[in-house]
Amino acid sequence: MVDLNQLNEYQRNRLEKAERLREQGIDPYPLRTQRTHTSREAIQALEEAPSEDDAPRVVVAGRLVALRVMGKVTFAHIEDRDGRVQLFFQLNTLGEEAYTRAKKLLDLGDIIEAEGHMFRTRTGEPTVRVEAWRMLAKALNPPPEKWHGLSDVEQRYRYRYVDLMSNPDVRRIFETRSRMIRAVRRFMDAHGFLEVETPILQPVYGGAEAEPFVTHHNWAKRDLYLRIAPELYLKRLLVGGFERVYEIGKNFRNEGVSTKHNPEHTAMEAYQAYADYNDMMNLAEQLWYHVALDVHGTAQLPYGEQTLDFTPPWPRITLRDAILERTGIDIDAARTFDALRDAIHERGLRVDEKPTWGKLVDELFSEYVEPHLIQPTFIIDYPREISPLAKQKPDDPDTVERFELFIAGMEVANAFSELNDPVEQERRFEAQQAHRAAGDTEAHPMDEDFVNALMYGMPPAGGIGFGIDRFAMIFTNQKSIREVILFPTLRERQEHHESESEET
RNA sequence: GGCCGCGUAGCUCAAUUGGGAGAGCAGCUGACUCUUAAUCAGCGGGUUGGGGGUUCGAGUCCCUCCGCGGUCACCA
Repeated sequence: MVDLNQLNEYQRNRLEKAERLREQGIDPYPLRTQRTHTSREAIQALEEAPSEDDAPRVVVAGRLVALRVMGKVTFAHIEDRDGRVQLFFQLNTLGEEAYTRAKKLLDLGDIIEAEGHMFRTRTGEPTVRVEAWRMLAKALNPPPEKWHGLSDVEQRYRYRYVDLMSNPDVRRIFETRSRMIRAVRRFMDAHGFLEVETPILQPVYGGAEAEPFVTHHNWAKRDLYLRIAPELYLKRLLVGGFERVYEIGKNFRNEGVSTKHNPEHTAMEAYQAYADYNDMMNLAEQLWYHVALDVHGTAQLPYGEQTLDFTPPWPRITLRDAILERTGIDIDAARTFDALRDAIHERGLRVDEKPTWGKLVDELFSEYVEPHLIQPTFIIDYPREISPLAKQKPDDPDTVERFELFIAGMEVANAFSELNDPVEQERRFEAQQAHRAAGDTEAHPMDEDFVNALMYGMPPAGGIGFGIDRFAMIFTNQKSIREVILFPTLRERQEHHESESEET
């Protein structure tokens, strides 16, 4: 509800102008327009015209982004999806009424339509000589400053629509993100993968280590979880007989925010029957190599000070070797929690205390190896106890066939040879329950139905999940995940009057 | 959640050791028939994020709350 008393000077002025249009019998928000050309098409039509005398007649529409009133002639620019085109309003051409209406009632930010023949101004700029114009949507809020745009980061995220209208670079980021996702789909479709959709509302969450959001289903009178991963449903589809499936969608993890984390993030997960984690590495290399070529026309992408090279093959280093190289600690020679902790202390390394050997390995890796993994690198073979859904290596049951992909110091994919032994899977779930009982709130819950599915037989398979937002960061050279999410999670802004003395 | 920083007009930003809240853009009025960050003349516009305190006096110092950014913890 618009409270007329709360409007500021700008809003009152503009509302007043809308009312004056109505008084003249003109709807400031008409139902439709008959645009014939975008800005680029209008300019192109002029360039293709055999002579100025044959200049095309066009109807263009867009947001008024520049306005220069010079007495009996007025220049303006409108912006549409293709760019900008100049409009030329002239008293002699438009007549007193239409010209004055433009001069008095147009404001920056208004959406308008203009009709006329194209011509070139004295400076050679292709321009619409306006013979008729119409308001399509009167803007009541003024746009940001014309030269600097909107730069306050909070306002850019909170009022993304203003950010998008005033900062073309921001629009370009999201166009690139969209092209990237389309390229991913093309690649997967071309390789025989079926795109599917699985539940976001889940009675039992799983497929990752994270705390879920809880919601409530009134009809069923029960709580449901927002998924933290689609993994267990996608593997049920392998049981059902689909051999190659993938899903692109949101996961929800009840965590804090950072430059690399948003509580809802977009993932792409893919599962391939009769494949293993080596096939998934090949898939990852080919996928992103082709997406890079598709989106940017090159496999070399600038990222900060670095240039990331997506040309396959990418290095494949065992977790053990990676840690050994960076810290001098051989985790194979320190297979117990105490032995590993002692080795860490001996070398004077600083890592946070963790409850188990596996978590300690993970911590050691995150602290000393991960930040150095700039070029695309596969880290392979992880501890079984932190990988409850991956299959053991035949010669080493404490290690599983799992890899994570790192680019620019970020984890961007997680994959394994999928565990398909129902009895072993149940044991892994039970071990997770022990972790949960010991206070690990991110331990994987028991999923009896998933075990039941495996009991029908799931083909040996490779599976992989990609962090799409992080790839979007890489593809658009952004340091914060919020720059590649249209509406990142923010706190709700409180009205000051309400909660003055309630805070304690 | 911890630590550091920031919050001033619609937007972009100033304001000396604590001393009369300012500029540009935008807006309003007027001039101007080829401008393009148009130009020129004049005018208006503020809960300095909210609340409290110290002081003769607070945008500035202190406390507290809110929001945002960075960083740490966790993760794709």
